Amino acid sequence: MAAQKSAPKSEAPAPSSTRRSEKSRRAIYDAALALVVEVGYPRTTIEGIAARAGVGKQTIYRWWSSKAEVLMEAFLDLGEEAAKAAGDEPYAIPDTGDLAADLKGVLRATIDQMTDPRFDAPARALAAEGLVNEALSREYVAKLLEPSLQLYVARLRTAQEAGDVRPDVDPRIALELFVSPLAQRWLQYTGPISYEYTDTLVDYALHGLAPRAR
Amino acid sequence: MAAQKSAPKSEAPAPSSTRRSEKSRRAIYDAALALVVEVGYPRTTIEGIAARAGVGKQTIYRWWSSKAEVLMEAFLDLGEEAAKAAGDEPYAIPDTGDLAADLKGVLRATIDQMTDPRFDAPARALAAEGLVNEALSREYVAKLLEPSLQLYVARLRTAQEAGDVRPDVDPRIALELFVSPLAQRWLQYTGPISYEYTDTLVDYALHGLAPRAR
Amino acid sequence: MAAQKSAPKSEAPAPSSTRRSEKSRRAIYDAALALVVEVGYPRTTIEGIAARAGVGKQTIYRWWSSKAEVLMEAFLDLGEEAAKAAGDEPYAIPDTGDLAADLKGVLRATIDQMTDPRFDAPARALAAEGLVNEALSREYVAKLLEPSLQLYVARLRTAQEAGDVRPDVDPRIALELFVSPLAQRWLQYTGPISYEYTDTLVDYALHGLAPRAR
Amino acid sequence: MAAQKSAPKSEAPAPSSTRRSEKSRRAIYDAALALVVEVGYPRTTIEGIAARAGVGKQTIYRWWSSKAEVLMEAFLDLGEEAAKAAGDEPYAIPDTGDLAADLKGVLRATIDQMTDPRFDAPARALAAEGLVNEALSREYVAKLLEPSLQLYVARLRTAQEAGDVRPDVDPRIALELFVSPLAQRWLQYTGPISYEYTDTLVDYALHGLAPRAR
DNA sequence: CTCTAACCGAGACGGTACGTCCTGTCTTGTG
DNA sequence: CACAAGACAGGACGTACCGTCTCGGTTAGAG
Repeated sequence: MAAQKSAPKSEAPAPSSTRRSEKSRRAIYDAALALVVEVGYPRTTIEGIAARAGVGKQTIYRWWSSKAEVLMEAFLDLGEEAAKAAGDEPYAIPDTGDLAADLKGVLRATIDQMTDPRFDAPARALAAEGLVNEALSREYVAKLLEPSLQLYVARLRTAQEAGDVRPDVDPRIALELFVSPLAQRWLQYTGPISYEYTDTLVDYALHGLAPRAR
Repeated sequence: MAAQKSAPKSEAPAPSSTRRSEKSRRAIYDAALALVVEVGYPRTTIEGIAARAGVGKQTIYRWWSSKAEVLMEAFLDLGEEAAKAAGDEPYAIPDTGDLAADLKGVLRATIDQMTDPRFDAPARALAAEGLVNEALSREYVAKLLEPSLQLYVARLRTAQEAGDVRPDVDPRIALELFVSPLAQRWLQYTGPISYEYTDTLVDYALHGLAPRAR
Repeated sequence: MAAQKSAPKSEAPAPSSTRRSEKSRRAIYDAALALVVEVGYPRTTIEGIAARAGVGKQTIYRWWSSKAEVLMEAFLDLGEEAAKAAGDEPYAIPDTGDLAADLKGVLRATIDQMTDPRFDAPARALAAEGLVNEALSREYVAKLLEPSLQLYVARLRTAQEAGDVRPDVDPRIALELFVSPLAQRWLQYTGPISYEYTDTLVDYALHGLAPRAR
Repeated sequence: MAAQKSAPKSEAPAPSSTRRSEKSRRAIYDAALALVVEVGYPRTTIEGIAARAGVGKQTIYRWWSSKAEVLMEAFLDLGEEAAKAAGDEPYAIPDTGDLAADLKGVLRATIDQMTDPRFDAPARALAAEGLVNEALSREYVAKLLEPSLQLYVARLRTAQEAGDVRPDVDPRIALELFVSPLAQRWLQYTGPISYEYTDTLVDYALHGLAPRAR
């Protein structure tokens, strides 16, 4: 027999197939998200997901390598579904010409999202797993976090062109001044979260802590 | 209203005793910290800690309620020991009169600490557990994080008195402008960490993103 | 009252399955019997059986509810295997026409068996457990003891037909006159066991303690 | 090195002392007996006895080597107390001249005793432990069983003198013909126990199974 | 329009760790 | 110095999941 049968083979998770059951995939996503919300991430088990989804354990292990992977895909899928439902539009930060107001508005919307357990529970779970699993974290950042942050980058660049932000400022760093504090308060319970708080962050970030020169 | 005498205190872990074995406690701390560094938090088990410490499992369960609690106390103790060894002094941020330089210095030292696996591994583990366990997180924040942050508060207040920070700025929020971004990059691998990066954070925070008025 | 169709049967052990591993079952039997012989019943643990059999603990708990149950089935199986090997025949007490001789012969063989640790150890263990666990004891009696005793019943009935035993005697009680004393000496160490002793029992039982009328 | 300090020393259980607390000893007996009746022998633990007796565990370990030893002494003590209360008399089998009647009466009384859980539970427990622990069993037999059996020996000897039992019969063996069957039915649940049953045993034993010669 | 390989639900399997219970030893303070 | 109290190292308990492995039964898509 000549050359080896099939070339690519890739040791990646998927045995690749068109015969994959769409119904099972959806049931697994739903079960995983529901369990994380209902019983919490540590008590969410692969066996539990399989049972709730009415699926064999092997069907999970065939397509994913860990419960974190399952949850990640389920959460990504959730986001896509939500975007599809919302009509796809708000894939950008509004630009009314008033940078401060635009940023405050987006941050307020972010707070609202953090309050919804359907978002909060899986997002925290993935973040928690990521703290201790760098590979997963990088996937999380690349697929979920960074795309959102790039919206801020875009808006800040526009602001630079408009002269509202100093041209020497690196937007990718700049956005962290107001995004990271909110993220930390949210994830680590380091302080209360409110519209007033995020408004203040934007003001401090834009105008600085030091007094303006006379 | 008269002052209440003494709070009933925590109901939980300690059966209270002077007969507690100091030797075992230390062995447990050492084992827990070593295991987290060597095999990672998820593979650190109570059974493993007990075995490594040469201790019965019950001795752990008698005094703590979870591996996270053990690690928390071990990590706190580690900090105290380190402080004791260091001679207790550097419990404040230096004040050379140059606020920017002082902050940059402390942040650089923080980066160095984040690089040390003996600090990084348990700190991440506790943060990860906290993401998903609010009570633990609040303890973590109260005992470990907030005290450190208060050092920044103190330094910023001094700066306000010196006229280097606007008087209407809330220092507790202000410090987040440069501390939270670093924390997020560290914990979530959202970007590279370097002295240059933290220096930039301080500059942006102090002077703001917006151009200075003429 | 009409006859009920079929009893609901035992509710307990088996999740019922054809997928059960025959290899594991045998390994568990072997391990249980070996451990009881080697280290004694109280020091035989389910954990030990599992380890020795190269089996997960759950595989034992899935099919049995206690180490006594395991040992019971292992011991029953041992008997069946032995019977299979022996060619099935000696499922009856010999009938040479001489009742006394036949009984003495069987009792001597019983003594030999009691001397073999492979029989003695598990049999004692089951008896001991049964003393304190009526349900188990009844199972032990029904499956192991009573079938053996019925062989005596059969032989005594034949003897009654031959006129060697009074017709008004209840064979089920009669057999106890010589079987129970041996059992008690064996199990409780209440006296020495010898061929002479069992011969004497048979003689006393057949002819009585009282002097024969002239 | 001079001569060893104290001579006798005996590795036996008791450190020997007059300072021993009588109150504790009684409380331990009471607790042990009560627990065996209430929760059964296997669930009776030394810790449980100590707690119920209001006694430190060490006080038990100081004077006994196992829960079986404790129970043995407690049970012996129970017998002595009962005898003391009953006025000490019935330390012999009655002799009315009618051997059969006397034996039947004693066996009926024995049945009554076996029915009382305060006797049944500890007696079974000790028997069970003895099956698997020869040393304990020998102690049990020597201190509890054999003394009772010797009463039968005495009565049978009297009967031999009176011509009611053949002179060549060994009374120690003879008594087993009716005592052991009852014991086995009691301990192993091999059959129902009734006055009629024991009466039958006595008749069979005295007159034999074989037909009387013509 | 079969045939057959992959996926599917189900769940037994060898394992690991859990958190609890008890053992027998030890230590601490009281009477 | 016996005692109550109870911490300690150790080890078994019975349970819950892990990730792997059959076992039929569907269910395509290649022949």
